[in-house]
Parts: sequence; structure tokens; C-alpha cells
Amino acid sequence: MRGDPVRGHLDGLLLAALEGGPLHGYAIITAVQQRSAGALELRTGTVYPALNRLERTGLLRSTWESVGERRRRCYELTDAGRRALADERTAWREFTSAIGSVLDPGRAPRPAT
Amino acid sequence: MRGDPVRGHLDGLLLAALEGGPLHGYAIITAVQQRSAGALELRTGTVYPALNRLERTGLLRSTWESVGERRRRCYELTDAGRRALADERTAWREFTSAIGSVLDPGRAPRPAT
DNA sequence: TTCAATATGTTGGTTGCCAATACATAGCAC
DNA sequence: GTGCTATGTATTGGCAACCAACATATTGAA
Repeated sequence: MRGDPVRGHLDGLLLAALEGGPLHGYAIITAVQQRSAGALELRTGTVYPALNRLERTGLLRSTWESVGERRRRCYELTDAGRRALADERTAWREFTSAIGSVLDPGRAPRPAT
Repeated sequence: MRGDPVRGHLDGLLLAALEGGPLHGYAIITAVQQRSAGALELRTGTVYPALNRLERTGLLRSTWESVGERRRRCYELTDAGRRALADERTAWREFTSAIGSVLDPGRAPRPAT
């Protein structure tokens, strides 16, 4: 997969990963990797700043967890985050429909005229 | 549609627009716009440098046309361009499958395990 | 005569992800 | 007891790719 593959879709991926319940950053990375069958390998330099930003903008909320001596920061969706996820899904469908209608018209039929 | 929507998929769009026959830059822009039902409005600052690059790398070939006093540069796919288009389609399907399996699992089933 | 459409191009800026780096705990193999 | 890997969070600097704005010219309609 060509460089910067998730560009523009990162927020949606992170929100979607958290839809099933709270996860910490590292677990989000592995969850995304597994759900995409290994295709998407998010980098820490990509994920942690993004999670931080999503919390700042109110789409996520975080709490610190302790497992023995180790600390993890656990993120969960807020109500606004759930709404944002729905919006990301809509945007994703519009996006794939738009690009697909030009690039791959057999698979993604043109929007009704 | 959020900013930079075509990022990473521009080459595929341009190649696909030319699959049906030669077109000049301005016509490519309107063709993409029409085929996407208005969703994709490519900018001249995006398209012309990209066409130039695709010609430099041998995926397109161009000839100057004259219509009255006006000059247009007509692009067409080379054989390499046709192969590149096929690759772009494959990459597009893999891309949508990967992102979709995380973001929109109901619509884009996970790749076979 | 002014405006919009047609037509091609360049320049500079921003965005957003990535690579590299840093650091700490935990568990396993040897 | 030492190293290696996995787990875990975070920052910094860089850069590619697209966009906005600008520049220029012809054509045709109001």
C-alpha cells in the first residue's frame, strides 16, 4: 500500500476502533492492524498525537489505568465522538463513491443523476 | 467533502479519465467532475503539474491541438499508462477494503483470513 | 465593454502523516 | 544476569501532495 495510505481517514479509523469499547493507544494500533488483515500499520507518531487531538476536541475521553507498574491511557468515545464516527462513515461512503465512480465505475456505480 | 479529498488517488483519476480516449487538461477536469456527480472538483494547480509528471514518467503522451487561435494539449494513455491504471485500480480496491474493514465493516467485509 | 467560460500554467503555503528518537516496564530465553 | 522482544507513551523534524492565488490569453454572450 502506497505511502500515507490513511491520510484523511485516520480519525475515522481511531473512532471506529473504539466503538466496541475503551482501548489504550497501543491496543488501538493492534486492533486496526488485525481488523485490516495486516494492511494498516499505524505509527505511534501518527496515533498518539491524533488521540490527544481527538480528546482536546471532545470526541474522546481518557483515563489512566495501572497494570502493575505500567501505566496506560485508556480512551473511550464521547457522545460527540459517536456522532463524529457516524459522520466519518457517511463521508467515507461519499468519498469511495466519488473516487470509485471515476476510477472503478464497474464496482462503484455513479450516484443517481 | 473534506479538504484534499483526492490525495493519493489523483494519478488513478487522471489515468481513468483518459481511458475512453484522449482529452485535454480542462476536459479532464470537467469529465472527472461529471463522472463523480459534482463531488470532485480538481484544481488546475493540481491537475496540470500532475499531467506533466505523468508524461515525464511515461504514462501519458501529449500532442498540441489547435482550435482556431486556441491551443490545447491533448493527453492520451501509453501502454505503460494502461498498466499503471490497472495497478491503480487494484490498489484502490485494496485500499477501500483495508480502510472499510475497520471503518465500515458492515459494507466492506474483512479480507479472507 | 464587461463578464463568464474555455484553456494552460506557476508559486508559495499548509496540512497531515511518517521516520526517527527517547524512555520505561515486563517477560522470556540463554 | 544479560540481552532481546513485546508492551506502552510520547515528541521532534521533515516532506510530499494538494490547494489557493495568481498570471495570461482566446472566445462568445449580454
